[in-house]
Amino acid sequence: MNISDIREPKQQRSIEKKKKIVEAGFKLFSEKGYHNTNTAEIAKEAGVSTGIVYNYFKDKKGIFLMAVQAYAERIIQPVFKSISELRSPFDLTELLEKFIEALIESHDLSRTAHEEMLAMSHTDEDVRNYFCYFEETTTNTIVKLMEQHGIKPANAYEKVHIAMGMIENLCHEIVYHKHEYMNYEVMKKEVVSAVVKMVSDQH
Amino acid sequence: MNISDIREPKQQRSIEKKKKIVEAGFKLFSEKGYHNTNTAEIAKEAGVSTGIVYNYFKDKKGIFLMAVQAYAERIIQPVFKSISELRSPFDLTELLEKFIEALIESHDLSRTAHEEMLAMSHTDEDVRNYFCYFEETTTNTIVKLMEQHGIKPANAYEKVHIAMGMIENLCHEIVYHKHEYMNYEVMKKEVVSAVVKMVSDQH
Amino acid sequence: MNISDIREPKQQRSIEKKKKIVEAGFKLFSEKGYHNTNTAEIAKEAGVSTGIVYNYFKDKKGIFLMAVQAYAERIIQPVFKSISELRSPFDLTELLEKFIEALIESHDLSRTAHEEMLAMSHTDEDVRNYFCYFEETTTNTIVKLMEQHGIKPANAYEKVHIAMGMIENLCHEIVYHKHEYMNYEVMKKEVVSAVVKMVSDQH
Amino acid sequence: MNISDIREPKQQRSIEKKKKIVEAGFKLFSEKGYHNTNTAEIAKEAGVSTGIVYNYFKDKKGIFLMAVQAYAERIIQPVFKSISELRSPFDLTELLEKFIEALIESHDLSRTAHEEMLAMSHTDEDVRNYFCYFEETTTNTIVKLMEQHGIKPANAYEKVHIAMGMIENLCHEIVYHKHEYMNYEVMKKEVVSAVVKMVSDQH
DNA sequence: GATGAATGAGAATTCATTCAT
DNA sequence: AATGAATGAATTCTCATTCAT
Repeated sequence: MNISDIREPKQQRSIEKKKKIVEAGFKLFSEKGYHNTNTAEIAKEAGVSTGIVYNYFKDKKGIFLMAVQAYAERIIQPVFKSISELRSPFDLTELLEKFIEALIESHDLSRTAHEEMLAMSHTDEDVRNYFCYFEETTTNTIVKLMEQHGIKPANAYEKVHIAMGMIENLCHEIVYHKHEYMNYEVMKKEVVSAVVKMVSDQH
Repeated sequence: MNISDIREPKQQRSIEKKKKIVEAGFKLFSEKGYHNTNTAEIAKEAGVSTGIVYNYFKDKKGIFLMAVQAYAERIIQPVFKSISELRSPFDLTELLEKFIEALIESHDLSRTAHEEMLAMSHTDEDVRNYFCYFEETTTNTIVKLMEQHGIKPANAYEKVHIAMGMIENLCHEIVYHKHEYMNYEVMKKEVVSAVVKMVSDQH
Repeated sequence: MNISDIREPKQQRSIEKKKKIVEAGFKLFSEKGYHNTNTAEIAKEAGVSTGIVYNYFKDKKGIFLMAVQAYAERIIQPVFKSISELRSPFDLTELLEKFIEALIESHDLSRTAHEEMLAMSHTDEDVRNYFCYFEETTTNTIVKLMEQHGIKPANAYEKVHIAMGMIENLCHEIVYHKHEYMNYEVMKKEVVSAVVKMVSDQH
Repeated sequence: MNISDIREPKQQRSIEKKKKIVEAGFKLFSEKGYHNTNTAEIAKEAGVSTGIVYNYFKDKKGIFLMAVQAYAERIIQPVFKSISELRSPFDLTELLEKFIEALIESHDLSRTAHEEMLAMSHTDEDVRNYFCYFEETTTNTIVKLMEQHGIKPANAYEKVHIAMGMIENLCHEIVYHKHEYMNYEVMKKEVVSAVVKMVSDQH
């Protein structure tokens, strides 16, 4: 299945109904997980009949995919916005710290949802493809924003990708893992420091 | 459920039967995923009856948990072994490169299995706990091995944890993602370089 | 349901719309079978809305019934026409052979449609009734045409009915069954011969 | 699907359970038709759980196929038996008349079942294949029995096949159609006469 | 007359787990 | 300890028909 297969309703009312279904799906997937949520429940939560769901979505996973998109965009938009509003010169360390704070907050808002999406990204091709696409877009955007502020490291794409992975890991660690012996403030400092070094390195 | 709930058979024949079930489960989970494998299939693959499975395991997930453990140990033992055989002084960069090569190979051998486990680690508490425990053990072991070779950075646990995350991300990226615009050799070099810098940094 | 329940539109535009629906239905039933065709598809194929279908037809089966009628008439009209154009004296054997050829061709044109209709004639009373009615009409017409050419066997109705059944079976056999050990040329000859004998027999 | 795919239970209890399911299916298909009978009902009627049905049958159609076989054999065995008990010389006309009587009786016993099967034979490949196979077997058996009594017409297979078709049509006509203007006694006589002529004809 | 979104009952099938043997 | 037949709840998706617009 391709994301573009999902029908795009043209009428305003339909658009809203579709949105309602996605929201209902997101809510339930977040609360109980994908496999423990059935379409009837989603329909009920959305206040529609079970049948109509399949007018808007190819199948249950279609709802999930839309929810993933909506979620990902909701998370990333503020980040982009705040970066694009930066005025040079700025302190990279400080920026990264703010960035991490923002991400942690987002994760905190919908832990289970995020976990479910990651889980699905490991087993479902469509979800994996979307995540892939999302990572690429994000990486590209960040590299461009960096250029605009005069930060042009060698191997920019690779470095940004690595840095994003580190930050994602860190947030994940802080929000979920609770390795008790780990000092999260220290970790954050180390991550920021490593990222700054990597990005600053012109080889 | 707790891992210790799983009954430990004392008889030799029983131990082997249990092992067979775990192996069968691992094979099928790897090939088809957790949700697409049913207990009857596992029993058949293991050459036992469906009923007996529940003498050895509390439920289907119990088999999965044991399979995860077996898998994780199979992956990590060679790594530990090779590190412990190191003779000082050694080249950290080279070591990390070998380490990464070995991990990529392991991932390659059982991609689906690994993916399934990660997926489950996001949704199932028992699996998450095991991963957590595994990470702690690994981190501790590595920190100790490092000390034995005279590498004693500040914030050792945090640094090792971050480094492990970076390496895991890298391997994952290389084995599965195939972001086409990414140069994996460059990425590898950057990761190794960042890790070396981080670990070498005495603050 | 009775065929006469189906509303007869008086307006020209309506008549054409109804015809279009029947044609769309016939096409799809032929291609995919009655049970695998849904009314939405029929409406779409006909270029009308799903709702309007129920202005013209009591239900889905109503469309099927009309399609059956249209089909039956399309098949039988050429046969009647060619018979009525006969000039006495004519060779009965030759006539039957031509007749059979024509029927085989018709069957070939819409195998699935024909099969679907037969299938429905076995389980649906309305369809059965229509087939019954159609058989009676055909029998009557043929008996009359025979009389006009001086062929007046005893038990004419029964004989014609039996002969029609034989010919129908033959065509069916040739078009669908493919019993491999059967020589269809021989079969055709035997059927013609049996029919000729039966009809010629004045008792 | 192939008939041989259906699992053959080895245990006596299993065989009986399978038989029960087939009988329940046959009963319900007969009463309400294939499409109006669901597996839950069949299971209930058979006194088993819905799940177990799928231990014995690949799917719902599997039950139907078994029922068709059981039915066909139940119908044809007495016919074969009575023919094989014949002592030459015998009166062909009389034999055919008895044969027809017997068939009509069989049809009468399970009209709906028979109709359902015919209907399915038109739309389902597996059912069609079974009918095809059944017809071949029957034709072969009859040709052989005829030979044993010294009846060896030219084109025996074709003639027998045609005759069987005529008789089947006749029975069908008598049992279901009720074309009111048709005299069934006359029809029967005509069919018997036509068959006798065809079979007696040595060309 | 016309639209097409909406309904919601319905149905086949699966499968973790149990239990009589 | 071992078997594997049996359970039956649970779930996704379909579709003839209706009805608000």
